[in-house]
This record gives sequence, C-alpha cells and structure tokens, in this order.
Amino acid sequence: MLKSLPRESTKNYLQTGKFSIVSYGKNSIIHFADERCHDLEIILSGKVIVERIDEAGNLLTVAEFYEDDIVGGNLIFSQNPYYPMTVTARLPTTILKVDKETLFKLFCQNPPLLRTYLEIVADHALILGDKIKHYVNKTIRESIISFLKYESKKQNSRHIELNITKKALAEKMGVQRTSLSRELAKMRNEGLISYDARSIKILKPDL
Amino acid sequence: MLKSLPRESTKNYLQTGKFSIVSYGKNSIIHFADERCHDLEIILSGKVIVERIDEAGNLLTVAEFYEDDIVGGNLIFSQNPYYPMTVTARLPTTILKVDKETLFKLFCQNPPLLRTYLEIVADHALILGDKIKHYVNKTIRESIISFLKYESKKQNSRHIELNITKKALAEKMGVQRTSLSRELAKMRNEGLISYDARSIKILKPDL
DNA sequence: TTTCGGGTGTTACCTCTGTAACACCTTTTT
DNA sequence: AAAAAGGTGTTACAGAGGTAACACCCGAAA
Repeated sequence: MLKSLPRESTKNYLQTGKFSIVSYGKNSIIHFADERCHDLEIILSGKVIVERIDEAGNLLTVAEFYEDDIVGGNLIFSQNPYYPMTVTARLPTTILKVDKETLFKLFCQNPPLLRTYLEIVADHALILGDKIKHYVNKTIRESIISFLKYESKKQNSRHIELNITKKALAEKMGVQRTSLSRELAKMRNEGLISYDARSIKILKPDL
Repeated sequence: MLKSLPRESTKNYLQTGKFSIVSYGKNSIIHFADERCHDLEIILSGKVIVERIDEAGNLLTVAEFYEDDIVGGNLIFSQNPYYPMTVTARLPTTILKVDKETLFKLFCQNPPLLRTYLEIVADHALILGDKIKHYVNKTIRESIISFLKYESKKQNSRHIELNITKKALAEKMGVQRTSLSRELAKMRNEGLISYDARSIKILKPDL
C-alpha cells in the first residue's frame, strides 16, 4: 500500500497534519470495539490483530495484519464507521494514520493507488467471509479438517508445521483450548493424524 | 448506486456489451459458492440473499440485498475473486451487470460514483463484521438477546414486530428452528419475554 | 541453578443444542 | 371449499463441547 503513495506529498501531508505516525507497545489496544474510525491506518512495522472479545473474555481472532497492510480500510468510508471489534498490537507496532478526505483526494488523482486500495479492501472482506465459511457453526472436528487441508496445501506437505501455539489456534477457531486438545486426541486415536506440540501429520489424506 | 451512474454512458455501455441486464426467477441461484466473480451486479428489482450452505444443507443467511444495492462489490477487485458463499434470488430479480474495468474507468472519471461505491462496500463489510460479532459462537440465548436489543432500538419499542418468520430468524442465527423455539420458550418461562408468531415483547428491559 | 510464567495434555461433569417426530395452525393454490 | 404447502410449538434423546481441576513440560528470568 505504502509504495503506491507518492513520496513527496506524503512528506507534505505529514507536515500539515493530514498524515501522522503513531506507535503502540506490545499487546496494547489500538482501537476498542465500537470506537469511531477516523483515519485509515497503514502498518509501518509490527503485527496487528483484530479479535472479538465477548463479555466472558472469550477470544475469537478474526484477522492478523502485518507491515504494509491496512486497518480500517473496510470501515473508513462507511456511513457508520465504528470498529466492530477490538484492534490490538500483538507486537510493538508503528502505524501511519491517513485522513479520510485526503485519502479520497489521492484516489481521484492516482488511479493505481485506488486500484491497490480496492484490492486490499476486497481481500480483507474475503477474510471475513472465509471466517464465516470455515469456522462458524461447525464442529471442532470440521474446523480442524478445514485448517489442516488449508495448511497442507499451503505448506505442500502432509506434515504440517504449526507456526502458532495450539492456544492461538483455538482462539482462531473460537473454541476452548481443552476442547481442541480433546478433539485432536480423538482424531489421533482414530488413526487420522499424529501430532506433537509443534506439528501435525495427516495420516489419512482424505481424513 | 444506480443514480450515480451517468445515464448516457449507461445506454452506451449496454449497447457495447460492457453492461448487461439479466433476470432470475424466484429461488434460483445467481452464483454458486466458489464461482468466479466477473462483474459487479446492481439489483434493479427483487431480493437477493447471500447464504452459507454446508454439506448437510444447513443454512446461515449472511446478508440480504434489495433494489439499488450491489452484489460482488467486496469481491470484484480482489486478487482472488471467487464468491465465498451462495447468492440466491429470493424473489424474481433483475440485475445490471457491470464490467470490472469499465467500472474502474468510471470511478476515475466520476468521484461521486466512487464515493458511493466506497460507502456501500464499507457498509457491506460491516454486515459481515456484525454477523461475527453478534452471532458467531454464541449461545442461542445470547443471539436472541443481541437480536432483541438491536430491534428494540431500531423499532424504538419493547414490543418488537418480527417482520420475518421465525424460520428465517433461525437461519439468520445459523441455528435450528426448533432450538430457537425451545430457547424462546425457556425465556418466556423465566418471565423475560412474551411472544406470539409475529412479535416478541421484552418484559425485563435489562434481560 | 532455581523459580516462575505460560503452553500442553487429560478427564469427569454437565449444559446446550441438533435430531427426529408429531400436532396444530395459517396461507396459498386448485 | 378442499387440498396442499409451509410456518409454529413441543419434547425425548444423544452427542458436542464448555468448565474446572490437575499434572507436566519448556524457556526465560533471577
């Protein structure tokens, strides 16, 4: 995203206050749920996650964003621009805040920037759609199978490295860690998979 | 959306095939899940719903769109433009298909159109976010309370008119109709609500 | 080295909710 | 008016998964 912004005007806007740079510490909250969204935010460095936290404190991690990605893009031009979920810096994070009207002006002057923006926003909407498609109202076993098939394809191997903790995986699925653990054990007993703390191996390809 | 399209060029594009008009019968499928999205679609008349249908045939109605709304807007500029869910005409429906590149050209020439588009796409993304926020991985009772609070605010009354059937409500929540029915009965027995086939009344405002 | 925090694995218990089957009612079609 | 189609309410049953409690393991800090 950043690459598509014209360098010169970026400097300019930073001086006039249309753009600004803000830093957040590890695990600090960038936006609470229901907070109003004023600016588009471009991640300069760090890791940002979007999660739903319910009254009981249960977590559902909805999306993760890294350097050069944007936050609030699906929101900023809405008639009702309030963050529906909590936005947190998972690592120390620096972001560039871009004023909405300035952004719109830039779009009109700079079609490639608009194009990039439209792509990113569309891809983000798909993440939400996928979340609903793959994890919502499915059994834990179905969620696990969805996950394994996706990772197996991505890593091109039946032996899947878990690059996240099982705890984080449970949060991605929106289930209890113990329930995930229980279901994995069941699948192992049935001879479908084997696993340790860091990886899972698919024994029956068709699961 | 349609109002923002310049009349003259619309006629033109219809003749050159960049735009086209298609009709669908009641309950016919407009797009299957995983089908590629080629065009932006503007609903000229009718009712379109987006739903997830799992292998067992369970429904989760994700969104409903009516006249002048758009379908595929969150998708069309994605790098991976495949419909994540099924799109169905719930009533006889006529849509205007708009070619992607033609649309982009129009955006660059017509900022108000771009603005309208960005607003609609943002609002649609919020629908998905809300779906996750209010209905995903919650108990049926929590879903009911979310729904009642929202409708009570919207209708500005504790006596809520259900303008949809309970069957449709169950599909919106992604639960079985009988389970919804059972939970409503429980809440009635606890003195929280009263209801009939067409309306629900909140007896304890704090539920 | 010891200590401590956090992830992992396991299990008994119990609640929630999907399933299936039925009766009843309303609306639409014939 | 009769028949067909579809929504509504209810309940016994069974399975999935949340809760809580515990043991174990590993890596970082002291």
